Amino acid sequence: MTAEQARADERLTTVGLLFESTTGLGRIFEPQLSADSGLSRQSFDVLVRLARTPEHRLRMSELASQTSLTPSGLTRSVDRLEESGMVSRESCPDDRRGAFAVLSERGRVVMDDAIPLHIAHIDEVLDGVLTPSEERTLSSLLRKIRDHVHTVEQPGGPGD
Amino acid sequence: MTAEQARADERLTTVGLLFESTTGLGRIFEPQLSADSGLSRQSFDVLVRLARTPEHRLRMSELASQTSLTPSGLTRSVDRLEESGMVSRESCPDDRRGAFAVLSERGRVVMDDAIPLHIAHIDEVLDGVLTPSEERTLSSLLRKIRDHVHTVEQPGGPGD
DNA sequence: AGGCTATAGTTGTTTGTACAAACAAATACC
DNA sequence: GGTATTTGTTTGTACAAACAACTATAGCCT
Repeated sequence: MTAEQARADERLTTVGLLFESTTGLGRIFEPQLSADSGLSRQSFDVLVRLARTPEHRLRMSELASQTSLTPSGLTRSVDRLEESGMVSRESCPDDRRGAFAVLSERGRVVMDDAIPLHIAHIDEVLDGVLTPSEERTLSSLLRKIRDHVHTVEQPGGPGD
Repeated sequence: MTAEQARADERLTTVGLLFESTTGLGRIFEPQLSADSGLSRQSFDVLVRLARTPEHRLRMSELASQTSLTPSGLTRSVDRLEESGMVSRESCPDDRRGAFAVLSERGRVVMDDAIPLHIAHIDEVLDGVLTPSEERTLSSLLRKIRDHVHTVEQPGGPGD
């Protein structure tokens, strides 16, 4: 085997580990999130973005791109959140095609509870797995990959 | 903010990066895989396990755990692969409840083509993002997380 | 042997997701 | 100012995923 092939194979393995780790963590976090707060990971993700936004409101398209959801996926997701009373839609005065997703009072209350619980759970699950220094290293390596992925997906777009 | 809270928040960020990187890579790889070989990432994943196994055969339950699929998910996945002629089921002589999924000749041919193409694509996408040393570091850190995740999910189970 | 529990795998049903088409409003162009 | 194109969002449809209930076989304990 040539050196190029060996390197390529290692990359395959690394990518495999990335997928395995992520899906595994998802399977651990999701049930707890659901038990703690009755939220799916995706709903949580949508609500976090809204909770972290100054006016607790974002345009649908903004929210879709921030959450890695397709436009239709976000529509359906916000439909569900609206049904459960945690989000409402408001029309956009500047652009009558547009809609805002707005975190409701109930949504805010739910998230005030859910966010610290979720953080604590992540913390608990990952405690002692990596040293603090390793954690920083991992974070910085992943950031490089994430940024690269974004440039591949949206050539010309800014990072974050 | 206390030191504990800061560390927990960093972990949240790291987990977020893990999810973002993975879903981003998935969105890059999947269409190419589909274009090159007509396979979903999941089918590919199932077929790779079979291709890498000495007799090109694995028990359904083995395959399910290796691919992070639920038993029912694997049943359906193998159903589809069987329909497209790449896998067949064989009953297990030692345990009549059990079934093997076996890579067919056609499956083998498809994978002989698909694997190098996929590896080349991964290689191309990730080229130059990390240094070789960083790649090894990332791989080893992810392996720790993956192994930990497995112990949390199946307490008492072996690693790999 | 007889019966209890556990394991392997499949299937019913419900829910989620994506793609593409539809629709509405805004923008561009002449 | 009127038509064509683009953009923001939703909806129709098809497909895939998870959970739980089910079937069949195995293993155990007496």
